[in-house]
Amino acid sequence: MTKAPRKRAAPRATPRSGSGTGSGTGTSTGTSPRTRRSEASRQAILSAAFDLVGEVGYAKLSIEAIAARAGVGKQTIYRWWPSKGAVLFDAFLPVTEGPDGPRTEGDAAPGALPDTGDIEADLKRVLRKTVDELNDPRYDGPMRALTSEILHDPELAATYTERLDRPMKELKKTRLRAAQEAGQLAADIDLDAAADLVWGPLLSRWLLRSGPLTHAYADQLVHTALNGLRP
Amino acid sequence: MTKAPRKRAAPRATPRSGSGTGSGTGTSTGTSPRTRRSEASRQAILSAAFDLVGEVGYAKLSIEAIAARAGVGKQTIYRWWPSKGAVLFDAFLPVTEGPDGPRTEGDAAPGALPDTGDIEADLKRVLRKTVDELNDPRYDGPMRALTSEILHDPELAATYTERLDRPMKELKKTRLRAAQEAGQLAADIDLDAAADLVWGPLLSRWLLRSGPLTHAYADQLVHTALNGLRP
Amino acid sequence: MTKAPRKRAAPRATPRSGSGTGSGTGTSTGTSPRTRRSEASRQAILSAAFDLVGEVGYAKLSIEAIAARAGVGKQTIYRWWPSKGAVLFDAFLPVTEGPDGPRTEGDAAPGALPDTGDIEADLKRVLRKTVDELNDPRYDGPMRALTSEILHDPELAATYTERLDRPMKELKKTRLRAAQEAGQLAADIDLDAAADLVWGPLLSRWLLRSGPLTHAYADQLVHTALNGLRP
Amino acid sequence: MTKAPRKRAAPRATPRSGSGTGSGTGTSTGTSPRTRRSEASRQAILSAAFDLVGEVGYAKLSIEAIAARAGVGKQTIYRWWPSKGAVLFDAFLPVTEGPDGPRTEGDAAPGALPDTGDIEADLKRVLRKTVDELNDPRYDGPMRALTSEILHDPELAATYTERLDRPMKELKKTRLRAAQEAGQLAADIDLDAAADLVWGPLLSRWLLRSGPLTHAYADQLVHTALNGLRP
DNA sequence: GGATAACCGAGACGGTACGTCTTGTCTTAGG
DNA sequence: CCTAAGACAAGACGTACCGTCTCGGTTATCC
Repeated sequence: MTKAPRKRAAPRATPRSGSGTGSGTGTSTGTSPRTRRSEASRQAILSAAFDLVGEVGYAKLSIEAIAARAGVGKQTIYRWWPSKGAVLFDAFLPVTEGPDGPRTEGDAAPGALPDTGDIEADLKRVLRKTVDELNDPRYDGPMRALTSEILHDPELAATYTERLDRPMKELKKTRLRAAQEAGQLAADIDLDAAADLVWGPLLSRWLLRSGPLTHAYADQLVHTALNGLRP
Repeated sequence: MTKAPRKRAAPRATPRSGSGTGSGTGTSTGTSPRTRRSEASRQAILSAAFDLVGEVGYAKLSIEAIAARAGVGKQTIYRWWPSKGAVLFDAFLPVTEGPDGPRTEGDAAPGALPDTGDIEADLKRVLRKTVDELNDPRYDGPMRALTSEILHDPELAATYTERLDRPMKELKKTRLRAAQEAGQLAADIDLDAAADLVWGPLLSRWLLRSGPLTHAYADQLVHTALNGLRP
Repeated sequence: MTKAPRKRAAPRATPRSGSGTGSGTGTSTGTSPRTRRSEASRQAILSAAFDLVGEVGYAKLSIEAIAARAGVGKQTIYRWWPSKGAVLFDAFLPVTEGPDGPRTEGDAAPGALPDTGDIEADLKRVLRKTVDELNDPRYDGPMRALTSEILHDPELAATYTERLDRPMKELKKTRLRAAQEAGQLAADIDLDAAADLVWGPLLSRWLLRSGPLTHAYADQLVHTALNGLRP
Repeated sequence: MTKAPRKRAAPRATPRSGSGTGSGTGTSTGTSPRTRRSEASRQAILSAAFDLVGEVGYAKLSIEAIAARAGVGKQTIYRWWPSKGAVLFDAFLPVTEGPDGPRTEGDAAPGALPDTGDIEADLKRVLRKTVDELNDPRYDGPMRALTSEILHDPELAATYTERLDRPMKELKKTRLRAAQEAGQLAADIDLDAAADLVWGPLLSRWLLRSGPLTHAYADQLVHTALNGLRP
């Protein structure tokens, strides 16, 4: 009868924060005691999860399969992650923000969106890139899996928003603010709404497959968003 | 031993048809008196599925539970629907287009969107209504469930697009076209992109919970979409 | 919901007894209404049942499979037979008593066991023949199937005893009686027990596979039974 | 809710061993103390199986019911036994050879058949006892169930022969040999055939219900077997 | 010769059980 | 005390059959 759910947000642990319980031994020999979590196992799990979700899809992804593929006991997964979605989420991090920074939804660097001074051109460039990524099965599968989990798990959604979506949006808003300051965008618009206006339709179309995701569509979207629907 | 997946697409009536088809929604074309499918069972299954998905969520929804709740053998479900998602889809039809026509995503009648002559006011009214619906747990739960299934099942996505999304979009485009002809919208804009521009951001925000869904947001969205981002 | 069991002994139907339900009309015109049972279906069912039990064994034999193989509706089976065992039983009759009389357990003709005047030789001959039959997969499978059913169904057991076992035993006793009258057997022995003594061990060994069924064993059995265990 | 029997029961076998082996009955070969099989579950399953087969009969006995009654997951049964018959077989062992030795088919002790010096009297006594047991519904049901399974499963039959039938037969032969040495039986008879001659007819009659199982019949059988059919 | 009634094939129905799979917890050994 | 391994209770999966219950569609007597 599946006892207590024991919810936890996507956990971190590992050396970087010393979050865990493991101070224990105390007889500090000069070397930090750190946690006893096995980084090798963690990596193996994350990588197995990421591979598997691409191979069999999210629905057929099982914790058992991840454990088996990673050569790890199931408990080692349950010990550190509260849900399949949380594992997946962590598995995606190296992909999206990886060792070399954020990488998804259309920018090339850990840093800012491109700024050539021409906001329309820049947005088109970024959206085209996003379109390409969303059309790439290598990203499409896992991303759908993550999105699916987010759909059902508000807590995970919050983490996602905080950890991935908000930083991304900040980058977008930074570029839009620059355009605004350059007089290319109206001074009174809300940048949040503006970013939504540009990326929202793309995301919807991708998720629901309500139409083809093409460069032409990206261009059209940018154009229409910039100029508005009025004459 | 659950062997091969045995995929099949299209057809109509008769057992094991494509995903969203089993119902026929009463559009009796005078067709052959085929099939002795029990309408009572069909209704019971659909209604049980709809209720349950609201109670326990999609992930915990089981065919067994639907069958039990509906007082029906499991086989009667498997006989007529290929997947949980297909059942759910049919279960939603009565809600969204029901006996008295489409009902979701912001219009009051089987018919058109409101047209007072003021496109901005009308769109705001419609989007506010949509916002209310998406905030209503009565719709939020099942809709997320369906969306989740659509996310992973391109075939179901196609059915959804065809049966629900496209008709809805036609209504939206009809209203926009009227506005266009009244000179309230630019003559050269693509109505598809226009509709996406207005509803896409709302949908994204709802799905990913990337921000609060309020009337204010609806108003802002409409305003920004109409006037564009440029000065 | 498995309603009422509605027990019936192995049915016969067809003109001879008018066993079925068909009396109905009651306006007896003097002429018997008879049944309208399809003899073709009956034969097809019996033959399908016999074939199938040999192919898949008794445990995996299903009424549905019989009906499908026979090209017959399930109801046609349920209408005329109360159980799988009953079908099987009828299916065996043509084999064992067939159009040309009883045939099992070691006699060559509808009639009597061989009588050359030498009871020991005759019994050995008959038992060797029985051994051959029991070793023949063509008989072994179906016979085990029938026996299994008899094991669990006292009513079927009674029918079996009455219809197959008793006639057979009469033949055996007839031969033994002849030997008794010829002075080859003691005058005071009970012929029933005598028949059991000879055939019982063979049957047990066959059913439980407690040892090899060979001609040598048959010979030994006859010899020991005739001479007894005492010095 | 089998809480905390954290006993360390003597280890047993490994998963999915041969049919009748799960018990091991302590014939430890010095092998590694492998497997952490739960002895409590094993006992609960065996006892539930034995009870249920007596209550509902073999045909209606289901693994699910056994699991439910035993408070055990189905997999725990499938993990350790290959078939319903194998479970039943193990369930019978405690009855027939139990903690205090073999007990079935007519002897009172783990040890030998009674030996008063009078072989006829002793055999009659033993057979009468067997008759009583076979007439006792407490044994009749389960035994028929086991026999039925043996009928169809040669492998189980082999196990049965090896584990139950052969030891029993040895006891019988031991008593017969004693009689032979005492000059009460002929020196040249085969003891195997002799044992078959005495017990075989009884077994046949019981299985096929071809006649009443009475003390008189037991006596008659012994008498006829001893003295033979000849004058 | 038309009515009528039982039989027939077909197969949907509410169910039970199957044997497999996965979940999340718990136990055992080893480092 | 973490780990790999894996047994365990629980229960859903999708399939196979059960025995019952309509459906139309033949027959095949009866009036």
